Amino acid sequence: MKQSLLFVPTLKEAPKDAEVKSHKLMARAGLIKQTSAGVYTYLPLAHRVIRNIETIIREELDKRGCSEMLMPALQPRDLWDESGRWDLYGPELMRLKDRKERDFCLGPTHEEIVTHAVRDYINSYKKLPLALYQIQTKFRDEMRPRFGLMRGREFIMKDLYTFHENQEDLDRWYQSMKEAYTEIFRRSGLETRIVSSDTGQIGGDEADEFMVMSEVGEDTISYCMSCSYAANQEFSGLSDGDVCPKCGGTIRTAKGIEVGNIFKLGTKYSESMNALFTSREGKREPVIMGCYGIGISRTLMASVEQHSTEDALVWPKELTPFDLHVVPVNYRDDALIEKVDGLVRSLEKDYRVLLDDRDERAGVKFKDADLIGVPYRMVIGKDFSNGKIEFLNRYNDHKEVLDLEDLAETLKSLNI
RNA sequence: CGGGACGUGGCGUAGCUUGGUAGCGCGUUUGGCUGGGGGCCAAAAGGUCGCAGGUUCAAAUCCUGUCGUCCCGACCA
Repeated sequence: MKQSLLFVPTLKEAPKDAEVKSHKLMARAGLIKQTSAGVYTYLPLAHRVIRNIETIIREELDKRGCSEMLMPALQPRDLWDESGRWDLYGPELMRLKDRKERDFCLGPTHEEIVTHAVRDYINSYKKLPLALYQIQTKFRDEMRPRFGLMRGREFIMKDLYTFHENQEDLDRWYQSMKEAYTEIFRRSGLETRIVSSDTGQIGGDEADEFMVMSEVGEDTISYCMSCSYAANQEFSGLSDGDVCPKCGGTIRTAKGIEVGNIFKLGTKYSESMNALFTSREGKREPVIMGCYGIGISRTLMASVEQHSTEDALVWPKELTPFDLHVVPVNYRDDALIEKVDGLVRSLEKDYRVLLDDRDERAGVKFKDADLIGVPYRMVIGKDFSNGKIEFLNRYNDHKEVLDLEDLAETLKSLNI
């Protein structure tokens, strides 16, 4: 891919609205462009990363028996009246009317819709379990959007809903999804911590959150220094120095960004919305539900926060928009261009390659490359005529001059 | 929603106190020089100073209102 065609509007200075590191960097690296408070355009580089996150999610969920579908963002009031949430949700719910003055909202979550979608079908235990998910834009009219993609009014989310005939089956799936999430975040290169949480407004009886530890996080986590105990402070009430309820160790607190959560919903929606099935005993019972979310745009932001400095970024292997960044210091004379293009073509057979084909000075290209954060940079300079290129590994900051003949071998050994 | 701050070419900003031709850096265009860490010289384009009203001979500047954006707090599957 030629950089000149990709639309990567890098900036020397961050817009003054950007306050936290990841937000500044995302704006400077040409990843996002703010449209209004808490609403962003994801530019091509960010979009590529988002697609990579989505791919990981799809693989891990599909592998465990979940099915992807797509539900409407535009949701009629009737369903929200059924669950009772039209009145309960408050101003965070984006409400609107159609031309016939009928009430709608833009979905902040999809319990109502998914329950409506399956309730006629799930009439027997034989149809259970079922696990349905979607990746979609969600809307919440937040009182205060914050820190770029951290808390938006419009954001990309994966939401999954499971349906079960009994508690044991829900427990089994909950555990399986917990493992899926652990794997999803591991593959995304994010260090997360699982913390117990309150089940909040949505109702239910057990919940865990996946937290990326970070200074800019909005949640405070209480965790034990001696055992694995960790809980959202909102829920645990434990503060710095308190005694761990599990092992008696010392509690510490830290800030975290919630990138995912899993909930045992129970029968809150199936009861109110009449999603009943006939059990093995021949009784009509409300189906037992679980719901599981991942904030995809927030995960993107958390990744940048975790993998960046003030003016450079290094994408984790599975998220990176490209594998190799080829940076010819000189991309002017025809013979050279042809040679570089040939190299890129051969590399593109095995790798996703970004070629900085712009007629810019070396310094400009290098600064942009640092911002863009492709893990491996190949500089094509004076020694190219002697069959040599400079290879930078951003993961360990190791720079070396390579013979072109050794390039394939080197790349192979990096396991890109 | 309470508190605070800020709206001036694409980005960052000066000017506002004390009203009088809107300036600078970066970016953009053209030409030349350059060519391994955001270059240099020259020329040029680009701005309803958020919007509305008011005061005044005259408003980016003063007054009123309004909209927007950010930060702190409260809030949050």
